[in-house]
Amino acid sequence: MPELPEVETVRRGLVPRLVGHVLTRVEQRRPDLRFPLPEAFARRLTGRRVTTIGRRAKYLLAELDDGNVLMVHLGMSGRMVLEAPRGGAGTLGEFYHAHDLNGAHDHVVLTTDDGWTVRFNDPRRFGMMDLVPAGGLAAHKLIRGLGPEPLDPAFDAAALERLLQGKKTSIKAALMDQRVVVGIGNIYACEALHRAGISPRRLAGTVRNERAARLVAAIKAVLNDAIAAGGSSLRDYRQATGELGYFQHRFRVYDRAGERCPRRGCGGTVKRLVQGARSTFYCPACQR
DNA sequence: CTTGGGTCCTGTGCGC
DNA sequence: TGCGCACAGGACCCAA
Repeated sequence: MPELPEVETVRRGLVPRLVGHVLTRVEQRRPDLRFPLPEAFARRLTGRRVTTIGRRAKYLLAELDDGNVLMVHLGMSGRMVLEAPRGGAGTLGEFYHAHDLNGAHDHVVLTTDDGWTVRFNDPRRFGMMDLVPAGGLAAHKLIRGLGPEPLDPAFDAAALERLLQGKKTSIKAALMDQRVVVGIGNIYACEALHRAGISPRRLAGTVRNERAARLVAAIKAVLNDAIAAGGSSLRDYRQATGELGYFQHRFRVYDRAGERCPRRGCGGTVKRLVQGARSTFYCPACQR
């Protein structure tokens, strides 16, 4: 799925088209995504003005003028796709083709007062949407219990060390645990660990001192680099504008099993291993 | 409490 | 070409 850099890129793409605009038409094409959509979902959204679009972890949070927040999670395959008003600018079929989309998976389609549409397309349907009062967000089942934002200055070596203290699981699994730190998924966990020179199998609780400092720096660097590149486009992911991110070309280890380790002077070979049913890519020679 | 495994769903790419 | 299987960017839920 979209990890933090992809969700943040989507957020930035949606802001100019949605913030300040009224949702004049809301089409809900199925009763549920990963979870059932809330009662009267489309009716409660229709006529509302979007005031801000924020992000917490991998959740997009669109605040509305009635005090509610539209929560969106993209799951593994979810996309938010912007489409300009049609003015003889081609057929819908051509639009789908150009965006490598299948309209069969457009589950929610929003139209704004200036004629733009945003379609939530999600073949695997691991994504979710909910509508919650702004004041109740912190207590929301899926928000409550989330760890710190990795790009927050408060997330530093001391904070990470504290979060990992006593953890018996692998550092790779801990980084992907949203209760420890949010926004990091399989790709960026692998990439951050490589940059930090830490083995994905290392016990989380043993990441301390200099290692914790290196890991925090690596996490922030890789996430910032990926955001600057518009995220990583593998199969499904695109920016809301339809553009492809290009950070996938900068992966140092992810999906590069058998290739030479890119670290200067290392000379090792990238290996794949399976942890918790997820592929991990790392260099056994320079990650300890 | 923590930890690991199964699970939801569809699409794609690979080996045969 | 076709078929079956492994695997895919997430994270909830439950058993141990």
